[in-house]
Amino acid sequence: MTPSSASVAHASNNDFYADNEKLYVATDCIVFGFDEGDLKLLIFKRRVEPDSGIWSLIGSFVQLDEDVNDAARRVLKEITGLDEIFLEQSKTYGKADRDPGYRCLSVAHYALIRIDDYDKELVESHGAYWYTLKDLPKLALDHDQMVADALNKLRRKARQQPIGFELLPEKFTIPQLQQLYEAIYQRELDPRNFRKKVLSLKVLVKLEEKDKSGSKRGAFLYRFDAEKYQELLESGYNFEI
Amino acid sequence: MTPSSASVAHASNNDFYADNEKLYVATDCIVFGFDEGDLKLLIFKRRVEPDSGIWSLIGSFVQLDEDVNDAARRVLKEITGLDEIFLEQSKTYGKADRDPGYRCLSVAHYALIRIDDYDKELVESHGAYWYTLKDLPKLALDHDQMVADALNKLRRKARQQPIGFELLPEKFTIPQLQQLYEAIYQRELDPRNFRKKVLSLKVLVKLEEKDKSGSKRGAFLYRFDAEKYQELLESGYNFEI
DNA sequence: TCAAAAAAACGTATTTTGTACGTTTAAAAG
DNA sequence: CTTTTAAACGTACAAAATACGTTTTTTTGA
Repeated sequence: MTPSSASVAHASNNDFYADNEKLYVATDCIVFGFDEGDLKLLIFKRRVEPDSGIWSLIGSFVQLDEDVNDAARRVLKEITGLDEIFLEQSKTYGKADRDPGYRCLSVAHYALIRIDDYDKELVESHGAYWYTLKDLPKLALDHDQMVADALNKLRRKARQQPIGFELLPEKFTIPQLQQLYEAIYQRELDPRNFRKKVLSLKVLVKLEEKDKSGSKRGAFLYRFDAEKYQELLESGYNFEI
Repeated sequence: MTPSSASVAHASNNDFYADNEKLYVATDCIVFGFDEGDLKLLIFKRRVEPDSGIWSLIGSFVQLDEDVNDAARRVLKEITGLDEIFLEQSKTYGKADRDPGYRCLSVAHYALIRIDDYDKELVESHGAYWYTLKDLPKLALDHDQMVADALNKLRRKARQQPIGFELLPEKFTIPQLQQLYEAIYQRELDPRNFRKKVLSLKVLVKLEEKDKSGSKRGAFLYRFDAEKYQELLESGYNFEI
């Protein structure tokens, strides 16, 4: 029986790929974090030959009995220890010559994690580090392109959904939120207009506490109200930040 | 040598997938067209066993020496005879059990074609037909989901780029263009505001001819000025329809 | 032949949203 | 106890989206 999706008559038996030929499928994860006012990326330096010393994204082969997005979740769990995080497919990279070793295509995913949540020791034990986006080193293969594409996705996504909260701790101040959006959009925003805009969305809950780390005066902490967000979404509300 | 993208230590030799196991990669194309005021989809009825009689998207396996997007172009060329058309990656479908026959993942692409351009005989010879989106039959496997996802992509894309012109003939009237956008967005638009908006983009060239097919009075034909569009794009102009 | 009908084409008013920027307030630091 | 800094609040103007009126062109059929 032929895979039903292959409609154009090519494979009529299960030897479409000859016995000695293989097409590998991997997944690579573009892991974004936010710290000290900067967007960061979790990348990883190979410690063993071949390619020892080359920076690349974290990734893995997709196993034969494994959903592709599960493979991405597995990688993230293995490296960061984190389970339930924002993870979304970005794009598939399928050039025949993208990997000099094998024919291998990669389904890229991007993830957003709260940088204070992850398991530091686990990350370090895998040779992974957080790099500020601006001074990212050259990465292996087409991983630079993957980062650029994922960043674009993140920007578009951030404009339509209050996705940024995935990158901040539970409690955050409005100036912190603004810093994050400035880092994502790579441009400065007017603090007065930003506050007005973000409060008008009505998905922030003001807390009694203040955070004094950012300024003398301190700023009130807020939290994101996911329930209210859901409610408003369902009633057709439009979120643009 | 290990594929460099597989960073998480799994495959250390080229037998990560056992000799008797294979992971197939296919591509499926969601082909949109526009005719008689409706968005249409090119789908195809298998004529041979197995799955004879089941409707599905057009697709093919990705060959071992072939870029994934080239595979999609090849499929389109084979079925429609068309070469240089709008084609973009949509999403990759990678559930382990999505195809009951094999482990096979599919990189979906969506395409926009001018419905009067394609090669009718070639299409029919492959058992493919144009279906109005609204009364699409149930499709094979996860192809229904593919269509839904691609339609969403198309909607987003159409809002940010004057992509709709890909679906119309060279010459078209403003009411026709409006019909197209109404079909894409699935909602009615005010004809006066639509005209104002679309003309304000300054990428339409008014011709001397009129098209009388749509109304008694007839409407002036326009064409899309791709050069001017490029110019404006490069000078940072913002297109939203 | 000419009035009614229909849709194209043009125009105006109102509302909403975005942008620019002034003022007040709270707390720390000299 | 004044100065400094950033948070928090507010106002004015510009641009964009929306709602809807009017004129024009042509066909249809009374």
